Amino acid sequence: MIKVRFAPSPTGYLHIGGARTALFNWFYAKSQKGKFVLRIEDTDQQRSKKEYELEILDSMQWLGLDWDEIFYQSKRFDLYRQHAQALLEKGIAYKDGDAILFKMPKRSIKVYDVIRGEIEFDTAHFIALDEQGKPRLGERGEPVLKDEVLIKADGTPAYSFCCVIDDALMGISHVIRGEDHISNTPKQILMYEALGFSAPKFAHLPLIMGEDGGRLSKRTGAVAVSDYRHKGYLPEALVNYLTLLGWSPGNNQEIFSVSSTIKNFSIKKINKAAAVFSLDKLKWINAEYIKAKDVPSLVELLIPRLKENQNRQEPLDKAWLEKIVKLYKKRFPTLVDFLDRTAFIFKEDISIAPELQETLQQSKRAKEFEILVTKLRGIESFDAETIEKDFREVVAALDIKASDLVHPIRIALTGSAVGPGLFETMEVLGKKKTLKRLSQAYA
RNA sequence: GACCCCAUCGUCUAGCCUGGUCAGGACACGAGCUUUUCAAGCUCGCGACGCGGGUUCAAAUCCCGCUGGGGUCGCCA
Repeated sequence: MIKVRFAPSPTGYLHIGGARTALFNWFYAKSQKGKFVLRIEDTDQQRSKKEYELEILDSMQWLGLDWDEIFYQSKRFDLYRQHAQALLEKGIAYKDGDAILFKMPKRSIKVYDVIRGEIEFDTAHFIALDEQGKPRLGERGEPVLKDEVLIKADGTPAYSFCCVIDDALMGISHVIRGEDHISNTPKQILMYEALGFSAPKFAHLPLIMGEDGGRLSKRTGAVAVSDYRHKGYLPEALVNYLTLLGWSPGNNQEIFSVSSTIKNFSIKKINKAAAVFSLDKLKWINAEYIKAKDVPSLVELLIPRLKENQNRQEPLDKAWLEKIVKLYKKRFPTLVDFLDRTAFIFKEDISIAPELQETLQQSKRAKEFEILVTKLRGIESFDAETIEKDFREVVAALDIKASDLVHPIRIALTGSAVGPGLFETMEVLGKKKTLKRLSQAYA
């Protein structure tokens, strides 16, 4: 049976790169009807934090990545020590103070990588360095091979060793991980052999890079999955984008569901080259998902954010919110953008940027605004249709173009020169705020 | 520096395995249409096989070299 694992270390938040590794493992498990194991690599007791672990689990759940089993390496220390002891007894490992080291044999190792094919290493290049970074020479003047730490001097097991034992004992069939682990692979294969385990298949994923071409980092933008969550990206959009970064269904399709990816997924189709993370494309995909989502669901997604933003506890009128969302649906790439663009509706008073204020004042429509206010005040049912009818009447009576009034009004009402249709905007803004802002425009 | 990986539009990619389609799509960008503005939508445009050698009737595709980029060289994971 196919069994894969994602093995994050709880020393930081779930990273975009880690999320994609998890995602590809998960897709492979699902596509092969196999199992997906989550293994928390918390052997470093100093750096591992419970809050990070919870955040990682939370982000995985948010992305929809469910696991069949979960393990904690911190609970398996005895197991690692037993195996180290066995290696000691077999003479393959040796003690160095309180630490146990694996004696590195001098030989070549072939790694078959499912994505890259055969990779050959020679441990003759795994040379120990001295404090100055120079090769350490043995008695006969030749470089000393670097032995691998199994158990550290403080008694805790080292990463490579735990990883090998766990993958073997948990029955992991495929190790799918980042390309940064390629050079760990030969050492681990040596350990599988020493322990008498058969090695799993390996697949090394290309790395994700920042827009500057370097490693994805905070400098280039948000790196934590939770950052994207807070910024109002939808999990399905992030999953879609991350999948597209290094994998493609091959039919020119860019927007695809999780279920179709599961159906078409294949490790062999994963790209070899590193990919640059593009926020523009993520935004576009997110906008596509928002446009495809039904209005009531979007409202449900938006309500907690609106409450938090407005600091209000009373229930919001859903029918009203649906009208607003409908109006803005094609105009907000993220949920936060929605909040920004519609803030003028929820706020009691708005501030107008100096340059727009100037535009407004220069249009000199005080008299027309007053006439319109009088006209609109008489409307009983303040809906777009009625507003437009009355507005057209006023414009006709004044013998001016509709646009002469539309533009200054939009600025006065919304604080912005751009936005959806004016009459719909007035309807969702409501009669009270509309009349108030129109009256105060030239005050 | 040593070892390893990689290389198609600015970016993500299809095509490469099994040589022969004007090298296809998407984001971004530019132009137009539509429109009270913006967005959305539609149409059009810009734009790539890193370089050099082979192999072949024919190379993005196979081979070699170079260059460039990335990764690893922790008692971190």
